[in-house]
Amino acid sequence: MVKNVEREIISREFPKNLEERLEAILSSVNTEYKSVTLGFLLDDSWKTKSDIRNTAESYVNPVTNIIPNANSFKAYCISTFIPIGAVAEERIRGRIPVSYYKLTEDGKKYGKPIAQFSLRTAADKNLSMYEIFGSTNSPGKTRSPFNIAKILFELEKEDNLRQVDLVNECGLANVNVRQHLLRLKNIGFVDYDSVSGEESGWSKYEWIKGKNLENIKPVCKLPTLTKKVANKMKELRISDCNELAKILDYKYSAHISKILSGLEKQGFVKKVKFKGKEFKAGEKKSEVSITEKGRKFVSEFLEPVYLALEDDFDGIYQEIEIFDDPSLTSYYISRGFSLYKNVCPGYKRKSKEENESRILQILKNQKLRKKEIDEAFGKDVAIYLKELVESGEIKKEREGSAVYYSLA
DNA sequence: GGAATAGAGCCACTTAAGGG
DNA sequence: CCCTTAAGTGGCTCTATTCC
Repeated sequence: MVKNVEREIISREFPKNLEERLEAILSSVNTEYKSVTLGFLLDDSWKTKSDIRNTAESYVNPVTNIIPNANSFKAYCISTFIPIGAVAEERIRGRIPVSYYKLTEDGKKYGKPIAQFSLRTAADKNLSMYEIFGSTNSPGKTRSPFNIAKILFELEKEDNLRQVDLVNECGLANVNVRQHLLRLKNIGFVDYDSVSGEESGWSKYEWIKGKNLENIKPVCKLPTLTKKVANKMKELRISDCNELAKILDYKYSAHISKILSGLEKQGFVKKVKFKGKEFKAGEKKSEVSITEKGRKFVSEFLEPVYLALEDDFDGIYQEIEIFDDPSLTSYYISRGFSLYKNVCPGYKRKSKEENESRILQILKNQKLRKKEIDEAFGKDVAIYLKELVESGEIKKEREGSAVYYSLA
């Protein structure tokens, strides 16, 4: 660092590579606050964090809209826009050093129009980009928004993929692919089904053609039930113990499960894995397809954005053209603020004490698994559980693969 | 009042382990 | 092999505090 410099400009290069550009830009529009900042609040003039916030106030009513703290605007610039080369910073040293921000040339060419486009897309679909792309906070090599885009592009190319196909194509860990698929399923962008490790009934059996019912030996000393099960299997061709128990009005599906496995040993049926669907035995344990809604998002948002990131992009795609109607600007900023406000983790954030006492309340009179507590709580509670266990307020016990938590 | 800094919450990635 | 669950880790982004 050079001392006694009064004025210092900090700016980086916008990525050259298209994929890197997509990653950069999606991380800049994954929340409406960022899109508003990049698309409408920043421009050619140097602005302090408070200037940026004041610009927001000039567009929308601060009473009916929650406008972020000025520090948040600074954080967007420092953590997101400057690293990707969309914004430059000017630092003036003095008794109080002050930072100013403005768009770079690439920020104007790519960042601003795409941010505006994102905001309009979110408003038109009535869906915050945050619900689609998730957060950029992650300790790993890749970040959620770009990973989501990769998954959607793959699904758009080919139908009926397995989870592991996406793992291979996108270069992500299977747990991450699964996590993203669950989110995408939640907002209706994909159909996703997979075996459940614990849920019964996903292990199915198929009747092997041409077998003679006469030759069946009773399983578990239950000749009548064995016959009934075999007959039903021949009729249904594919079924499982729970379904058969229901149809045969028999109370114990576990008995039927034993019979099915006995019939398998005798060569009358074979296992077909996967819930409710007919697949080749042992091959398929999950199935993912993009829905119409997801496909529309790809063609109406991701593809235009990708094309607009080309070097020679000249604005031929109408939807990405900058617009400067002040009343529309106010409308989209206001819509963006309210869309994100509802899903933003920051505004829903509670103190640790509050969170911990709520968990203790949930665990009153019952022992639950972490995922059940997550569900009751509405978010990941791992960190609180760990601390509550350490402080001795709750205890955990393992039963097979499940871990149960209860009051100590 | 308005700037920077410190602290904390929460999320997604990584790692580990288990089951059919 | 393919998938699920749990636990550990690190970073973004918000709020609270401090400083002039």
